[in-house]
Amino acid sequence: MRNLRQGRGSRVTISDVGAAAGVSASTVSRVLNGTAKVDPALAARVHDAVTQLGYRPNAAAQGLARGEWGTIGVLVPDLANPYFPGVLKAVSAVARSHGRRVMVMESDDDPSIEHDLVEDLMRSCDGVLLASSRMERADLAALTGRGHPLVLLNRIVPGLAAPAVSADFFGGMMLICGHLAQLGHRRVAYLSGPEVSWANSERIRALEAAKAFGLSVTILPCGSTSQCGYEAAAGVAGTGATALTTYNDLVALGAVTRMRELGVRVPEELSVVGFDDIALDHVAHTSLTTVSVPRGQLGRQAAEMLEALMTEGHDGAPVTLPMELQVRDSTAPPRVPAVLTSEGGGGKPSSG
Amino acid sequence: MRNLRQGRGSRVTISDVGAAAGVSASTVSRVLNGTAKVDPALAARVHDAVTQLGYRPNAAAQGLARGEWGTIGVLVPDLANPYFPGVLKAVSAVARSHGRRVMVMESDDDPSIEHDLVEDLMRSCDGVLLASSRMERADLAALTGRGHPLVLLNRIVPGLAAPAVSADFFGGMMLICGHLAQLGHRRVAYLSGPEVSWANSERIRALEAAKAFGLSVTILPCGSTSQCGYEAAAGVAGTGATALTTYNDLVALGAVTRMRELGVRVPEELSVVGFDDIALDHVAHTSLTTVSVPRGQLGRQAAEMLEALMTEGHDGAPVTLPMELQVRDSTAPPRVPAVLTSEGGGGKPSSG
DNA sequence: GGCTTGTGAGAAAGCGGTTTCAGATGGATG
DNA sequence: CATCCATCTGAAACCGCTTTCTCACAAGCC
Repeated sequence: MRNLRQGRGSRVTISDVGAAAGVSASTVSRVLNGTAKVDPALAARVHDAVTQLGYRPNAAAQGLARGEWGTIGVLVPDLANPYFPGVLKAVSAVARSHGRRVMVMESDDDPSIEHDLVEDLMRSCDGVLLASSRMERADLAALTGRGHPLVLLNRIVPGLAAPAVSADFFGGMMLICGHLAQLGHRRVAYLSGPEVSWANSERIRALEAAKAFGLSVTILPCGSTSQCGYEAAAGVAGTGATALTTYNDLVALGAVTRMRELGVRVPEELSVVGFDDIALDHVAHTSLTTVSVPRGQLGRQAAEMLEALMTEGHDGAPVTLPMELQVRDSTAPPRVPAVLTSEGGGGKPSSG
Repeated sequence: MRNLRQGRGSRVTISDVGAAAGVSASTVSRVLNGTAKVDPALAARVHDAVTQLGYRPNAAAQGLARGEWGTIGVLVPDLANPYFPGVLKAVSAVARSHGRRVMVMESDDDPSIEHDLVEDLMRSCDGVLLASSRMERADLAALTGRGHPLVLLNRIVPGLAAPAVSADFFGGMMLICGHLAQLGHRRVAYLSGPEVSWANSERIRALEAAKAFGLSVTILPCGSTSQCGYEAAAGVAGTGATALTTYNDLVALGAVTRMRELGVRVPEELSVVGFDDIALDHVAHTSLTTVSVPRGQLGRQAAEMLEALMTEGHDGAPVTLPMELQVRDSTAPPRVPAVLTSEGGGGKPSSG
């Protein structure tokens, strides 16, 4: 009897409420938003009418009138990637604390639709958080040049005047290289992530810088899933590497599976290192040495930065969060340093 | 030079475009939406102006004028649960094919905010997909009675006149029980999911029905994460069970980890069965016997049903999708069937 | 007691689009 | 050549809400 659903959706408007309460629409608005003082008696009548009619303000009308949506949008490449939920939760928490809701969209790793999705987000959110490692620089520039609050997540683009928050992928890979070098490894392989990914190029940049540690690196094309790692791992044998670095933990786990199938013991015969430190306690077959991203902090900082951008308009400098090395069971000193001697004249580290 | 970002957001309106192109706003609208024929020359001028000014229609204004948002909303309890991405991808695909975008919200497993989130979604989406196993029936009824297109995902509520699409959890657990009975198991334990979860109660209902197979079941409180499974697994020993069923795969994997730590071999001494068949190829330590949900189909059907509800208004009968048994490495015949003889008086399995 | 001030409520003007409605223009027709 | 009709375009109304503006009324002041 209460709400006799008229047509599609809740078609009861603020004027209906006003009529029912015997006041004007303006008064209803004032009561609901608390923007001005109104006679308590009237307010009570309004509230009654609201519950009576089951009134809920129309978000579009509110957004239009107020000039803001009360919403921030987040675009992530792939929700199946266990990396994102952690940052999304933090983003949601911050947004909620500022009275905003967050809407998430997924590009399904397809850069061609990413641009459209971001534009959609811009048209219906006060600000957007963009996690796109793949989008081309020009596209990115077009988007950031739009004058709409936007913060880059997990990507720093030097030339671009866009605020950004990212984990220090370069530093993370340097930590890994340092760890491996210290263990005595000299030849390492890298199972590369997506071709055009910035996150991947940062890792590679670090691997190249790590030549200073005396490491020589072979890069093998791979991808970002455990299946990719499983498939690409077979190619590691031919490189003479004693340690394997990867784009992320999933790849590393896939690779470990394959190596074991091939009879290569990890870490005795091959050290394997992950990246990201996704939570797989009690689930994964291997306790990976990896580097961890403070995902909560990442999301929090990005959301706060976006909030500042929306309300005050100032954009801080790009933030880079340090990663931490997590040494676990998948790395060990190389067992056969002698392999180096057959290199064609490489140095012979008298390890031992 | 192109867009001199004036103030906050893209403040260029349809009238600005009209002015720039020397036509009225109406004409711009007609050109952009193709709702009526306009002089090609004018159309060209309009398109020029649009790109020139970087015009993007304001979503709120469009929504208000058109009376629809072009968006469907999905509420999931927890994005970190690997179950959902699969269905979300399918939902997105269907939505996109109907020209709608999808916005995802997460309740973080907190039923108390779920209600608000759904209302938010209703106020800004044409329809909503609700995956809430925990929400109370009364809350649900209030929401579905609102006359707003809504489809329940992974939950069937008998008395409620709400369209719904769900996997057949009851049937899934029956498959598991049949499998275990066939292997010769008689006593099984169940690591229960969240208390008030419908998905969990369906599993339990099946376990009770499985008494007909000659199974006796002990239910142990647990949860939905691998950590829960790890912690709760210790209690299995005291039940005399030769097989362990679980709320989901993560719990099962956590339990296996613990059992192995306790020196119990899986599946030789204890069979363990998962639920859901989340994709963990090459990642998990155990290849679980489990039941699989057609997550893609689930999302697809739910989205199609919602679409039908929005456009035509008719709501079909609740759909239940069958689950499939996946027999892998974590189940085997019980090693000590003799335990059965001591049914009432705690026998001593001569596990020598 | 008349006039200024303060207070609270209603009327009305947007917000930025879409869509109806009316009008202007051009071609076809008698 | 005048009339009619079909097309296309612009003006205006409207979507539902917020917010300014205006006004009525009551209280406070000289």
